[in-house]
Amino acid sequence: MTGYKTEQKKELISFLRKNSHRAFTIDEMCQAMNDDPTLISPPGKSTVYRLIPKLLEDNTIKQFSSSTNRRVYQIVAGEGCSSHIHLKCTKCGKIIHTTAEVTTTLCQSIASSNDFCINTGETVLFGTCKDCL
Amino acid sequence: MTGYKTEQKKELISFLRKNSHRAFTIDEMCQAMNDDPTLISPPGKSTVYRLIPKLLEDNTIKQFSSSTNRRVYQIVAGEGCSSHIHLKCTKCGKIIHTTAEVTTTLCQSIASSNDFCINTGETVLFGTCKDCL
DNA sequence: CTAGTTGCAAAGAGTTTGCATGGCG
DNA sequence: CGCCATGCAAACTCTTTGCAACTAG
Repeated sequence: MTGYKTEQKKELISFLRKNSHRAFTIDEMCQAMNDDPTLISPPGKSTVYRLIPKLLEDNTIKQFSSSTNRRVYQIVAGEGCSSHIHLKCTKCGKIIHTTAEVTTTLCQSIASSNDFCINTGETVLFGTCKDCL
Repeated sequence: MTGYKTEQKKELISFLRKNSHRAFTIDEMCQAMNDDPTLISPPGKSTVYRLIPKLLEDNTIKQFSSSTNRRVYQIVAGEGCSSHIHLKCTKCGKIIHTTAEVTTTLCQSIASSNDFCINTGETVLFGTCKDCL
């Protein structure tokens, strides 16, 4: 249990999934995992630094800027949902996955008016969710 | 001419406006301005670091991440255009300002399907423009 | 004179990397 | 055995801050 290869990656993703409502700096992730007694071998900081780029690349997580201009990361992938736009509530941090129909409508209307092809994987819309309104 | 108060802020904005097609790191801005013989007193790095947060706050510029995960900044405001969504082409770096109608349509369709109110000022959609397609 | 801007250099954060260790196939 | 993941600590880069000089009003 004390060091299965790739165990740390699973723990990181598991941690982010459990806390999918908010975004963390890398320091915060490491501290939180260290403070969690249920984790046998929490990943070290450099491991997290090495994992983040991979998770960003395959769109498992997204990167934002905190109010103090720190880089924070939040999980956005879960199910097998491949192509959709994310809505992020700037008040509570919740991330909503748009439905396919809306995405399609949006892409079409933007595309026709601006000759622009949206990459849904990269896109996040900021705003306020219904709970915070 | 050698140090009118607030002169450096004007030069920074002027520089970004002249190069509005691409995004720069803070270092790149400083170097480029230093290398420009037409500038009498280019701003120092710490001045730029102090100006950036203000420009971000009033939505004059937007912050992105470069492919190497460096913070880069690009001007997005120009005219008196207040509320609209930006489209950023990930190939050429061009930033397109959507028309009001599209923005309205988009906000409505997202709002009705997801109970979500989009903050147009903060939002950037990533994709590919017609020239790069 | 007062309030606000600027540059420099030092301090403080955040990020990357080399090296040694250990697991898995 | 070879390859890759990992942790530690050192190296490095990026960002913020204190201070003194200076400008506009």
